[in-house]
Amino acid sequence: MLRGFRHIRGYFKDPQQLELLEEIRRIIAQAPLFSPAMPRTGKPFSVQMTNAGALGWVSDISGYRYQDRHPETAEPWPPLPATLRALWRDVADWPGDPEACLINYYGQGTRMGSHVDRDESDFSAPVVSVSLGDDAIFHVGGLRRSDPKTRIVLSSGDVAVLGGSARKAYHGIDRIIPGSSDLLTEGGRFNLTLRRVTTYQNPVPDLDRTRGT
DNA sequence: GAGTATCT
DNA sequence: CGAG
Repeated sequence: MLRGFRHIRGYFKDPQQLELLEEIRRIIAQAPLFSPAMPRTGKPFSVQMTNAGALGWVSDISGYRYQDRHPETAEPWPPLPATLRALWRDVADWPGDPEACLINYYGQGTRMGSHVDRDESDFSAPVVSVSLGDDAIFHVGGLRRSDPKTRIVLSSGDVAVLGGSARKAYHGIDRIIPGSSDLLTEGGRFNLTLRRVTTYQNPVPDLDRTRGT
């Protein structure tokens, strides 16, 4: 595994997990889960997804991309919850704000093949992930798909950060462990990933302040 | 700029 | 589960 990967067990305690879950329910009520499909083949993903924030990641037969509207309702994505902005400020170690929160729902038997998050323009910002619900077997490898992988269990309330060289590492979800959490009445797992999509310009130094009269 | 986050 |  590459440097820059960080797993923070139990970052969110039970009450905060319930708050986050309520936020997710509200988001889904506004921006329903949809089934993405593979570019070119149109083969559906097993997970369902939606987004919050200025931009959302979508995939269909014409490709992967970020866009500012839900692909089915054509409505803007709901705002990114304050709790998640606070998480980003706490763990991202990066000056700008996140622009996207991809919400993936993993039902029983669903998975996510090994891939790299590479649809963003700015790779200096990390990807910050939150797990809610059933445990998941997560893998992280290296820059090449064939590089050796490390596997860990991601549990409800855990945060994972893919930063530095791990930002471009292959990763994925092998499987969900049914019944390992009772947070979700319907079972399964939500994963939230916070991303910076566009490049961030460092603020112009405020000479009046830094010069200090 | 597409595209191996699919699948076997 | 790794490889492609």
